[in-house]
Amino acid sequence: MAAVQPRGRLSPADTRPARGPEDDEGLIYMQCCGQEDVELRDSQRGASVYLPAGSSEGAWPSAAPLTCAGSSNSFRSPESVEMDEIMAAMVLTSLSCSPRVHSPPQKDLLPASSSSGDMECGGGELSDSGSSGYWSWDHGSASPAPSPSVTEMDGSLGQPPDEGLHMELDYEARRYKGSGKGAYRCLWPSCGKVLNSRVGMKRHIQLHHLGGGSEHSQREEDFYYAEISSEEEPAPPSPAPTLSIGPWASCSSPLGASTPGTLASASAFSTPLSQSAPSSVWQIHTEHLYQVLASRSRSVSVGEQWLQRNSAPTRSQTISASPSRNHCTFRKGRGEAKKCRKVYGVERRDQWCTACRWKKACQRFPD
DNA sequence: AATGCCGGGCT
DNA sequence: AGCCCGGCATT
Repeated sequence: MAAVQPRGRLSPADTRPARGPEDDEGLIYMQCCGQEDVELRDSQRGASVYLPAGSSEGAWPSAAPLTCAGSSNSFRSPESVEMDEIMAAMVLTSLSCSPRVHSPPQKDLLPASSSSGDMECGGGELSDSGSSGYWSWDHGSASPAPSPSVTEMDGSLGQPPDEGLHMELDYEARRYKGSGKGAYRCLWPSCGKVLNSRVGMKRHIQLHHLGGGSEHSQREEDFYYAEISSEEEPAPPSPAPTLSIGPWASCSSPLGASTPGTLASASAFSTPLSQSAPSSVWQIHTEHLYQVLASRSRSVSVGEQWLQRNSAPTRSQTISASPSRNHCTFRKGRGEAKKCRKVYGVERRDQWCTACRWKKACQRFPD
């Protein structure tokens, strides 16, 4: 799958091209997305932009003023330094406004391990390291090009390009703020206990709800609590910040068949909460909600909304070319997510989600 | 064969 | 509503 995930890596070779002092005025190097050799070569300052050969048209905005300021200069005149500072500020500014937090997959950028799970809004890691721009690139194989002169931004997206990022940043900020504040609420039905320590909450869930502390529940309790902040919880129905609703949106059946499965699994098994919390919250909510919706017709459950919100654009976009499915009686194919049955095994059926136990569509690891 | 889950039945 | 399972589709 071409869901390339370029991490904004600046390899030393890229950042420090072995050039002479004439670089000062002549060349500005643009590092982005592991692009092999994106180079701004202007005989007059700031003139033309050389995009990498073979870059698909439209994938890159035409004039991308992204430069890694100071990346190529060793010796500079004071004016040059000042200029670079200005440019650095501009770069930072534009990066922080980069609309490309979620862009269509770039063409062959890095052969690097592409985990499309990172496309999910909460899943991308937010590096707070000093390397500005790391996060934004990481977030979505993004061309970091934030040019104000870009004429054709994400026209496909119906919203102003900045908006997505702002919402996302807002979300992240809230998340991290929440974690800083450290309030955790147990989501176990009819429990709702609130603790201010994550460890304590884990222990609570283990002891009270998971019945002891075997190793497996180590991960599982993540499903059963959520970070909360003093503010009220964000209203779930807000439109997906990063992901467009795929062609399936018109259908009430969650045909997304996208990768939140991997996502869910990843969040459940790879790493701690900070990543898994939001999706887990949704999952656990849907799971419990299932009991309410169980014997109704499956119209649009919260889980399905979750699914639609989180279905990875890469997949849904590639699939979108498939023949239109107007009627929703299409039976969902098997997702690639591990379901409770696989995860826990038949012998631990009591740990399955309710839906799985009832041989219904799994709510803990939705496709 | 194993898995996922729809449809439907039972309590 | 909660629970279970036959049976089918998919892998």
